[in-house]
Amino acid sequence: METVAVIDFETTGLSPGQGDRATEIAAVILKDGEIIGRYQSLMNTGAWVPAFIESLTGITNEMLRSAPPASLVMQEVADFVGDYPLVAHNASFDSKFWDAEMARIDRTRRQEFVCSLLLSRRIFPQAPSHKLSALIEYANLPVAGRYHRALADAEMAASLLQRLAHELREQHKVNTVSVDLLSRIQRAPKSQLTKCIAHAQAV
DNA sequence: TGCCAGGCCCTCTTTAGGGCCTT
Repeated sequence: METVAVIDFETTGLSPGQGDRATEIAAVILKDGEIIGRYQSLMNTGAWVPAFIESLTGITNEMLRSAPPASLVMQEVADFVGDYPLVAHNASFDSKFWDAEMARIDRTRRQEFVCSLLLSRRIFPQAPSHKLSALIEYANLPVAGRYHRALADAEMAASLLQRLAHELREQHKVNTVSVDLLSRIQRAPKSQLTKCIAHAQAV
């Protein structure tokens, strides 16, 4: 698989369209099955963190007061990931925040997002749940740290992606797992996984 | 101090509703 950047946001809520902002970002660079780079930072947007979110993530308003400004952090993380394809667990969530925070610093995403949640639903349809923590347990992958902290979640999403690629190679006899193939699989109707893989292999 | 969204997918569906996921 090509080199990718697996990212994870912690935020004040679910929707940037409703005023929610990022509180923490992490990105890990995954190359040839190894994490070769890590970026992690809290970020101060001035937005208030509700008590429920403080409890969920452990990221408090107090912690964010001394965090670097979001504009600086987003510049750094954008430079860190470059043009590598981005991967996130439930990418529809992280892509919204990525695009919203990038727009605030007048930068535009050029690469696509791959979603490990959608891929898991295709490749591990039998898993009891497709939330990140359940998939880590289901696949016997190491817990990298506290759930709902950006770097731990990004590292676990990266190991899950590796496991999904392994499953494609071993169970579905895929010779080369590419970002393009993953992109096709996550968009394919659930019932047509085998057909989708066969078609991609034949091209 | 603390409200909230939206895409995917299944089914008791398709002129809809609701659970799953993300914080």
